[in-house]
Amino acid sequence: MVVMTRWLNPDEQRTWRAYLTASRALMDTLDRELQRDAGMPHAYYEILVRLSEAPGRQLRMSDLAEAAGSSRSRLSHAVARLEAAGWVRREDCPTDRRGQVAVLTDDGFATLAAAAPGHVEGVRRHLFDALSPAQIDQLRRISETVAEHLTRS
Amino acid sequence: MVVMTRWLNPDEQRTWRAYLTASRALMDTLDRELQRDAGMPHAYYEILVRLSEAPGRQLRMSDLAEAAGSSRSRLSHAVARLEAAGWVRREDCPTDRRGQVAVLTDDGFATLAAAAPGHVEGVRRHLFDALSPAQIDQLRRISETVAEHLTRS
DNA sequence: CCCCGATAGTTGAACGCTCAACTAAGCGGC
DNA sequence: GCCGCTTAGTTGAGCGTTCAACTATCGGGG
Repeated sequence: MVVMTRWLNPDEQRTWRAYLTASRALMDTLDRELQRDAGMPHAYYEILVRLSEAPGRQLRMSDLAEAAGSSRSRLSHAVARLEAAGWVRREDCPTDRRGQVAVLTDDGFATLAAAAPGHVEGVRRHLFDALSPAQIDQLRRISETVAEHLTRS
Repeated sequence: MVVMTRWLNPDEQRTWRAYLTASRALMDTLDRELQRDAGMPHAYYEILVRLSEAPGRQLRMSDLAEAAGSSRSRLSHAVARLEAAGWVRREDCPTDRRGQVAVLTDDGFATLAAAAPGHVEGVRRHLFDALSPAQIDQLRRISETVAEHLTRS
């Protein structure tokens, strides 16, 4: 039997297009600012943030990948770059000989601390300054719902 | 004078993280599905969609870049690929000798028509099925506001 | 104790995007 | 009619991501 496509109705269509436009423009802008001001793409910034928040400023590669919403491969390449920049150091995991631990260096922490104010300001200016408190709450609920939904399917 | 960073409050922090997680996971998923089922990334799909909706299924490169939310350079590279795949054809613009017109080929249209149902189904399953009608409306307003805000700054 | 499937992580190639530099052509003022 | 600024579009290098293939280790069942 032929399953009919459940096409988007006009409301959904408009929402989807607006979402695509906005999220692409937002991330492009933030990425460009971060690249210009801190010399790193947003994905790398996020890796440094997650490491900085972890106990001992270190995480197993897999946990870091999970935290940063990254594939293992992507993280592996990224950490290689961050290591070359002197911002991250790799160590053998003491409890699992397969494992590697990524450690944020002092240099990495300092770089992150220097980049953070500008980036946060960008997030505020480009996103939160445009939204009412109610909309911020709506966006949080929507995002949490979608994220939850995606991991379940 | 030192300008104090306007850090994110806990609500904003949570919203921002949820948004990052959800939008990354959503786009990654749709991109992977489209690559698997139609052999093209989402950015290329969108270019074909815009062309298919234009009168004569053709657009000036600049207009296409604008419509697809792409830089000129990105579009130039993308159209080169789409042309190699036989989905798009370049023609000289009759009214501006600097100009190029991207034309969707019949092959491109057929490919798009074959890819669309699966992709729309994905958008519905991964996004709209998780949201209430009210949330869809909220997401539209938020997205339109942010997009508007970004183009003004 | 030894398989064997699962898990941890890396690697290289192919591909897409960004950035800056470039060519070519339009256009306004003198 | 020509100069200079702007606009249209392309190009190549460098970087980040993806995908599949690979090595190494873990850990449970026989």
